[in-house]
Order: sequence, then structure tokens, then C-alpha cells
Amino acid sequence: MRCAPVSETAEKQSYDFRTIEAKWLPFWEQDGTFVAKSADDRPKKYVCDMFPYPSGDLHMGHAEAFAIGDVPARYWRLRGYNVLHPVGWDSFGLPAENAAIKNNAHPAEWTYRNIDTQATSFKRYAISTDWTRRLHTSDEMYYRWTQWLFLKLFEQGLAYRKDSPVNWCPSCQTVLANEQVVSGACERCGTPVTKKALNQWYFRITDYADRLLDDMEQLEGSWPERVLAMQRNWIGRSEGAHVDFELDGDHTVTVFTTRPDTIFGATFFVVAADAQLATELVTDEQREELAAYREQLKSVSDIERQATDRKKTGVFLGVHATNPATGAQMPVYATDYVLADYGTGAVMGVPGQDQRDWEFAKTFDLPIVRTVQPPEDFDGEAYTGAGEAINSSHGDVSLDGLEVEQAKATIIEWLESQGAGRRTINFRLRDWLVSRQRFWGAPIPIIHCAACGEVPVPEEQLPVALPTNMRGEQLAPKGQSPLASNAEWVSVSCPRCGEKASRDTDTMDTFVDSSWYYLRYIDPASTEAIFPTEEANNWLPVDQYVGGVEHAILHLLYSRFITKALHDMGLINFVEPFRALLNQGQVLNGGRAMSKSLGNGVDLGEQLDEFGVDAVRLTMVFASPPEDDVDWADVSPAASQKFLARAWRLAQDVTSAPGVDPSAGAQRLRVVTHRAIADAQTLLDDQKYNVVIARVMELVNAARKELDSGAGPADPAVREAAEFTAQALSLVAPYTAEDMWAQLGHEPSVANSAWPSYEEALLVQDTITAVVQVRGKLRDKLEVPVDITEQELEQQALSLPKIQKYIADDGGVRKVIVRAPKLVNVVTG
RNA sequence: CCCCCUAUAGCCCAACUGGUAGAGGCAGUCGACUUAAAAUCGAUACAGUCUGGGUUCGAAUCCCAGUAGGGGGACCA
Repeated sequence: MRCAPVSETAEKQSYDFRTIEAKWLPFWEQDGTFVAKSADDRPKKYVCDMFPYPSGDLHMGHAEAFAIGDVPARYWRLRGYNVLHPVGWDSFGLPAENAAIKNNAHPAEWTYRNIDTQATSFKRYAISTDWTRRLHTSDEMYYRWTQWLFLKLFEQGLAYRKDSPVNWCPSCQTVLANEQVVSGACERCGTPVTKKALNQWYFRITDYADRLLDDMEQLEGSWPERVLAMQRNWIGRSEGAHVDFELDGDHTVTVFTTRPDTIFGATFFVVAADAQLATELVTDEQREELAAYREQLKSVSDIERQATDRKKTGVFLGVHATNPATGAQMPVYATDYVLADYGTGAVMGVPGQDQRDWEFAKTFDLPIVRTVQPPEDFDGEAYTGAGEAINSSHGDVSLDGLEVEQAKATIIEWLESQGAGRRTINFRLRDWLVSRQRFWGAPIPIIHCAACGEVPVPEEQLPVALPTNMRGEQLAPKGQSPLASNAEWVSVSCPRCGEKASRDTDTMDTFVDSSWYYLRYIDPASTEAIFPTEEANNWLPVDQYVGGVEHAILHLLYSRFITKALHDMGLINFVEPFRALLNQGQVLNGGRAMSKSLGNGVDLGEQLDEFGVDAVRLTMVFASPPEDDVDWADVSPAASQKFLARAWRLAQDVTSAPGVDPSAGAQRLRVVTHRAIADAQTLLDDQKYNVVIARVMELVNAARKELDSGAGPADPAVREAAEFTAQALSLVAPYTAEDMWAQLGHEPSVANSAWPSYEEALLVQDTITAVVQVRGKLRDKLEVPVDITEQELEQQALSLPKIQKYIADDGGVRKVIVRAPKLVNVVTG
């Protein structure tokens, strides 16, 4: 005969995630649990996930990022902050357009269908999001302000048009910004990028190079170090000098060099073959040869061009430059190893101290002069190391005998006195090319008028809306924007003179859309302003930004730039948009990124159906530290589900009444609970979310034990443990936690309950196990009061029989290290 | 080629930043419950911290060299 335990007197149910999900999802929506109010006395926290691109349904990567981002959002909410945690869609971009061309449709159809799908999944995934602030960058009410931003930048001189050789993706049929070219290939499709001379719109991000670099100081410690390193590297500040060279035919050409001290070794002069400068300099006799060389370069892809072991090529331009230090005549060449858009696009060739110049000099049989003394055992070609200057003397200036740094200072001073050079800082960063020859983006709000030139679209005429009557083949890329073929759309009268004029037919890089969306969440419906300044200043900067490291440079650099520009326009009072950044890892399967071609994709929807939302979220967070990759083959959502069931049962088994005073409860469980509370706080602050889960598991184990074979289900300490379990679990398993909270007799929502404070007294132990080492090796242990004095501890340790034996065997005590109350180390011999 | 990060039980991961290597989970083994199994509950073994040096009373932790994996940069003058 079976005797039913007390806890089974009530009707018991088993854990069923489907029932629980169905119960709470509608509740949160109706309750408006996660709506953030701007007028609120509590201190604010703004948690933002990088918004998704609507490519089909949400996938495992989204699931990880959002699960991780929701942890601080929910934690801060429990800690009493007014939390803003919005969501939106980055909904302009190529895939929609490609789908539209293929299916004879308009990109909006595909886009908004996918957004609906994702939004439904997102809601089910139970991220604590304020849905009232939802936005889509492809909505007219959004891109109207993207265009407004463009006009403001234009007004400030930060948006401009220029002719330049640009990166062209032959597959996407559009130009690309430098940041979107990865090792010579298109960041999106991997096609090798070619060069094309075009007139395009740019944002003057280079004006902010120094500030983008300097302000990183504010991010130190709260952004991943590698992201800062990548940005630093990308901005590429280098100190050096501009030096002017007189050329035949009355030209003065300036070069940038980081080694002005080597100028005495400059024996030739090179300019970028694809730059305008080469055309200007070349003599009539050499013009044909230059044209032939350029023709030859066209067949060389960027990837090939960047191979460092490639033979140096070039063509003589028929002119000579005068070395300002030596007065020597130097032949001028055009070459592809000099970049048109770095520095001034011209370089002095110093073969003795620069390997590239050395190779060029060898090819063209040019003289090589060493101007820095290499060490005796040096057997390389160009010498770039430290050493004394040699062969560096002419007329009234000499560097001979000086070390590199000293020589640099001396020559710059001399050049300055001659008016032939000056100290300068150069950046690797280029201006941001924002024109795109594609359809599905925000049209550039400029009108081209034969008489007035570039005329901004008047603000009240915004948005310049995309035509809705174009579809399918009409959207196909043809080397220029599909909009150009829509005569009706293009044709417009000039806002300034009223004459016939035409719209700019390019659209903006979608990174422009995403460079300011975190500001739009403040009031996404505003028709008055891009965002309300006062409220933006209250909510921003974002306290925790969460997203993939693939945006380390692109989106994050652009956003930092736009924030600074908006600051300078007086629209916001901060200069950095994201106070802290967390890069979540990838979700892998079997050691590799999930991909169609590998056939190792895991479908998020199927995982959710099988294990439930909470189990999947818990698995994502528990599997590894947030910034590490999660290999789905190594983890077990089934085990997570088991743990959730176990936690849930705990709440069901509690028989004490809500509000009971826990202080009379089982002390040993209370110690575990309060240690869990205290630890969780530090761990959450340190973003060690996986370890927080481990602490909760420990607590559930301890509570289960107390319930089954200790103080029993009515003990108030068991209730206390179960309640904190529900609260802590609410960070990752909102459905289960909400249901537990209700089981425990509380009003929903657990998300807005108050995080408990831990009792200090429960954390202090009276006694502690002290370790006794002999010569650093653990030999015995000792139970001592925590406030034991060093003398006492030493004396007790030394009197231990085991220890005395070791001392006797090892030849007596030489020294004793005491770290009361934890450790004694006896040094013998 | 250069720079950065990582390396701890079979696996995923902890370790108060120099002080007892193990918190949690997976997989394993054993037991309780069961006619049996699943579920549940309980109990357990397993590594001396990638390799080799060094600093220290004491090193997973700091330093040097190397190996392996991951990331970034790579004609930037």
C-alpha cells in the first residue's frame, strides 16, 4: 500500500510547455508588460539588439542573440529600472529586390511577408520587447527621415559628390563602400570587386577620423577589445609628413610619407596609375604607353592586385621630379602599387628603406641608396629597422649619425623652413560611399538641375517615395539604378528655378538606414522630427547593445560617425551611441557554421516545437559564455527541458502560503538561496550568464533535497528558494517562470516583481576550512573561526601531527607564510 | 607574412584575478520506485589545467618559447 506524500494531496499536473506558452503569451500582450514609458521616475536602461534583416523566418543565430540580449533587459527590469527594449526590421536591401525580379513582384511584398513571419516567431520567442515602438526602415515614415538625415549632412558639407575610381560588384551591379569589400571581394556575395570611375555620393566620415579614434577611450572596458582593435586598425592613423616635389612642367606634387628621414634615398617618384594625377603629368610621348598600361590593369582583379608577391609594374610618365633635399632629378612613374585614394596618391620611391620600392627599383634598374645603417648581420633587401642615418647630407642639411626618430624631427624642421614640407597625420579611413545603383533603398533626395546644380529636395516634399508600379524585370540591375528607367519618376521641376530637372536615381546604402535606427525607437511614429531631442537625451546612449561581431567595423563605425555628426548639429548631447557592446557567438552545428550547402542547418521552428521556447532559450544561454560559439551538436535542449520541468515542479510542491516569513525556515537552504542571489548579481553584471544558470540549478537541487528529505514542502525556506528560482529563471525561461510565479500564488508578471535583496548575515560563515601546505603542497586541512589571527592559525597549523611529521622529515621550518584564515604554507629545509 | 584571442574530466563549461583544481550540465556507472520500461529521485568514478622553460613560499592564473584552433590585417608609403 502506498502512502501519498503531503505534496500529492492536491491535484498535480505535469510540466507541459505547450499549455504554458499558450497561457502566457496572450497575457503579456494584453497586459502591455514590456511597454516602456518615457515619463517615469525610475532610472532608465536601454537594451538594444541589432535589428534583423527579414530574410525568411528567424533562425538559430537570431535565437541566440535575442536570448542573450533579453537577459540584461529582464534583469534590469527586476532591479527596478525603467527598461526600453525595442525591436524593428532592417528591411531595405538586395535580397528582397532579387526575389522580386525572380517572381515578377515588388520588393515590398516579399519584405513585409517575411517581416510578418519573423514578428510572429519573435513574439512566440517571448523576448521582453516593447512592440509599440516597432519600426521598419523601408516604411515611408522611416526613410523620410533617412532622407532628412542625408539633407542635413549635405547642408553641413558632410555629404558630397565626387568622381573617383570606386569598388564595383559585377554581380550585385552596384558600387560598394570600402568597408564592404573584404579581401578584394564583395562582402555580400563574394564576387571579386572591380574598379570603375564614377561620380558618386560620399559621407565625409574622414572628418571624424580623429574623434572616432579618440572617443574609443570611453568604450574601453565595455566594448570587446577586439572590436576596438579592428576599428583602430581600420581608421589607421599614421604620423608622418607631407613633402612637396617640384615636377617638370610647373607641377608641384605632394607625397605623404611616414619616413621623411629617408628622403636622401629617394631615387624615383611614383603615382597611382588609376588616378587623375597620372593623366595630368604624363607627356604626350608617353600618353599612349600609360593608356596601354591602364588597359592592362583592368584585367587584374583587386584580389590579384593585392597579392604582395606580385611583380611590380609601372610606366614612365616622361617627366622628372626634383628631390627637395638633394636637388637630384628623379624619374616619375605610374604604378598600381600606389593607391589612388590613400595619402595623396603619390609616393617618393626609397628603395633602400622600403621593400616595395626596392622591388620596383630592381624592375626598372633604378639606383638604390641606403640611408639607414643596417646591422652587420643584415642580409635582406630594403632595411626598415632602427639605425643611424648615412648618406643623408646635402648643402646645409645633414642627418648623418642621427637615429630614425631624431632624423625625422630634423628633416621635418628643415623641410618646413624651406616651405617644402610639414608634419602631418594621415588616416587609412576613406569617405563612406553611400550611393547604390539598386532599387530597394531610400532614394537620395537630390534633384539635378542644369541651371542650379545639385538641389536638395525641400523638407516638406519628403519622403521622395519609391514608385510602387515597378516590378519584376523592371527592377533588374543594369549598371545604373532601375529608377533611372522610370521617366515619370525621374522627371521633376527644379525646386529652385522651376525648370525641368531630374531626380537623383541612386538609393542609399542600407547601412545609412541602420546608422540611426536606435534613435528612432524613441518615437518611431513622430512626424515632427527625426526623434525628440529631449527624450533621446534621456534614453540614450544605449546601455547594452547586442549583436554579431560581423559588424565590428561596418555598422558600428557608421553609427558612431552619425551619432557624432548629429551631436555636432545640436540634436543630441552624447557622442557615442552604444555604451556597452556584447558580441554573441555563432550557433554552429558539428563544429561548422550552419549552411545550406553543408546541409547542417537546424530549423529554429522545429526546435521550438520539440523542446519549447524556454528550453531552447535556456540552452542558448547556458551552453557557453555569451561571446563564445555554441555548437548545437554539443548541447542538449532536452536536458534543459528536463531542468525546467524540475524547477516548475518545485513551485508546484510548495505548500506554504505566499508572504510567509522565510527567516524561520531551514537555514542551510537559506544560505544556498542567498548565496545564489548575491552571486547572480555579480555574475549578471559581469555578463557570465551561463554561470548564473549553474547557480540556479544548484539552488533547485538544494531546494528539492530540502523538500523531499529535509524540512519538507511547507518550510518557508523552500518557498523562498522556489520564488527566487522563478525570478532568476524569468531572465531566460519566461513562460516557465511566469507559470511558477502564479503557482506560488503571486499576481503576474514575475517580470515586474522585485529582485530580492540577500541577507548579508547568511553569507558569512563562522568557520572556514583552512589549508595547510608544506612547500606549496596540500598536506592537511583545519577547521578554524573566520576571524582567527595569523599567529593562532600558524600555531595551530604547526602543531598538527601530520604537519610536524613533514617538518621533521624535511629538515625543519625555514619560513611560514600565513594568509589567515584560509591558508598556511610551511617552507622547510 | 604580421597582430590579437583561446586551450581545464569523454563533451559543454566553473574556479573569489597568485592560495584546497570542480560550481552546473551532457554522456557513463550504480541504486530506489516499477511486473518491466520510460519518467522521476538518489549516489558515484573520471582530469592535475596543450608542451617546454622561468618568476614565486605557492602558478590553470604572471613572464618567455613553441604547438593547435579561432579571428583580424596584409602593397596604406
